[in-house]
Amino acid sequence: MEFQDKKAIYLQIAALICEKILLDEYPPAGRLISIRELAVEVEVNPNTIQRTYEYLQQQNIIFTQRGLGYFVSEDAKAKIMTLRKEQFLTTELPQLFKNMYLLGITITEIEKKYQEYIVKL
Amino acid sequence: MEFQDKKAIYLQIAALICEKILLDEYPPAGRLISIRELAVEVEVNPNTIQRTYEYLQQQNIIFTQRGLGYFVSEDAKAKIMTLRKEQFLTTELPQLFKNMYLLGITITEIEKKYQEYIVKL
Amino acid sequence: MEFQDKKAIYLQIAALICEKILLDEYPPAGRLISIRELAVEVEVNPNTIQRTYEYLQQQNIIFTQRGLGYFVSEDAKAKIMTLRKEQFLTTELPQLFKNMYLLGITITEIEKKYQEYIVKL
Amino acid sequence: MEFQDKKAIYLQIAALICEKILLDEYPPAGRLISIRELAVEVEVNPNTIQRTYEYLQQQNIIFTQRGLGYFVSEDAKAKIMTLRKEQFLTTELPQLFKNMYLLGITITEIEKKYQEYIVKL
DNA sequence: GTGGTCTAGACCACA
DNA sequence: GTGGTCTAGACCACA
Repeated sequence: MEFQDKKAIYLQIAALICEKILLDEYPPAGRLISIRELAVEVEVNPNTIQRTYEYLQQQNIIFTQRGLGYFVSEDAKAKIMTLRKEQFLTTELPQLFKNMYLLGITITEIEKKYQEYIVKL
Repeated sequence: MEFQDKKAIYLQIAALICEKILLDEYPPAGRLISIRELAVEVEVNPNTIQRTYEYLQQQNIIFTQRGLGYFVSEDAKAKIMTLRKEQFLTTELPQLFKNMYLLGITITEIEKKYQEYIVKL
Repeated sequence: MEFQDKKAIYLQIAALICEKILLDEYPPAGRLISIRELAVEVEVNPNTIQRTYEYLQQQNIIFTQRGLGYFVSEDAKAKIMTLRKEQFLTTELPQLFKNMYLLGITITEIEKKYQEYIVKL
Repeated sequence: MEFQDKKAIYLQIAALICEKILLDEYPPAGRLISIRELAVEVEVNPNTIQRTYEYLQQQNIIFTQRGLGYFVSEDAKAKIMTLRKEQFLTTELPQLFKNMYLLGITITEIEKKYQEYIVKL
């Protein structure tokens, strides 16, 4: 798998997992693929996956069971949405507005592009 | 001056300068404050400012004249807007749409917040 | 290692690396020796090597992979040759011709010397 | 007047003067335009011209007469040609050959371009 | 281990 | 005065 250069790989992988949880691909209480398997799959050092799982666990999005592996928390979706919404409101939105203002982009243009985006899904 | 922890200081300073250029506070062909002076002003090491200026020069936003200092390029605003627009279209907008979709935020809500944002300016 | 005084050391090292790439000593996708190791080898400060690598990366001749090191780009040779050719045509050749004219040197003399140069390789 | 960024301005001006001497525009024993006048003409700080004249004087290409100004030496042309030839043979030519070799440029191509160059003069 | 950033301080050429 | 380069050394995130 290809990763961006600018963001830490372990965080990029964490984001991918969160997205799958939000899209119900990983159901609550479901078991996550093992660190080694995932490491092979995305072609990354197992240490990096270890770090991803640790990071998600720290946020109570996933949890460990000794000898069994990592599992999705019951309230994982809620947790992720809360975190994302906060991130969205405090940093992304202000940044968006500043750029719209400076670059002279109207809300109508954004809406149009959004319709196109929705259709493609 | 206080800086965020996540982004390199030299890049944060570069962003500040770009914003001032966009807002016409630094006119084309205008001389930038010297490396040493700016270093004192924002309380960082001169090397850090040096790096900021080098970075902006590399993007043809500013240029140097031997022994005289750094100056704003004639087409600095255009350069910055082009770079920003590209960044906006390729990374911010897709990210925005993904979040709107996953978090269930409507364009109407965005618009409302934008009106509030505009009023405050 | 000994360096000339007139050109910045970090640029001299960059030129050396480019030459090795052109001569296939550093194959595409090959890993470059680490900053610290090269610093020891050529007896300069690691910061200077850092600068060399940054400079080459900025020209897309090499690229970085987090935590792993620097690698030669796939099209590194093409990139270097393009840059050199441009430099050659716009500055070296006119300079050569001006000198031939002013110093009264003929193309035949140049050719003779070139033959000698080729033989020595 | 416009100057390149990479080479010191005082040296660029020195080169221009040498060229004029070689082309007999400044005859031996002829008086050079005064520092202040030349400074105005090429839009440069008088200190810079001062440095140019000092540099040329140091190489016995020009000389001063108190209260009268700077004058072209009798053997200025010979001096310049000797210096240039040395520079040409020791640094330019090897550089040229290296580039011809690495970029795959033949002596025939050089010759062709030289004919074009000569015609334009 | 790897690179990235920053400070502190020095010396230089140049205008 | 101006910027450009370099050393020395530190701390950090990351794989």
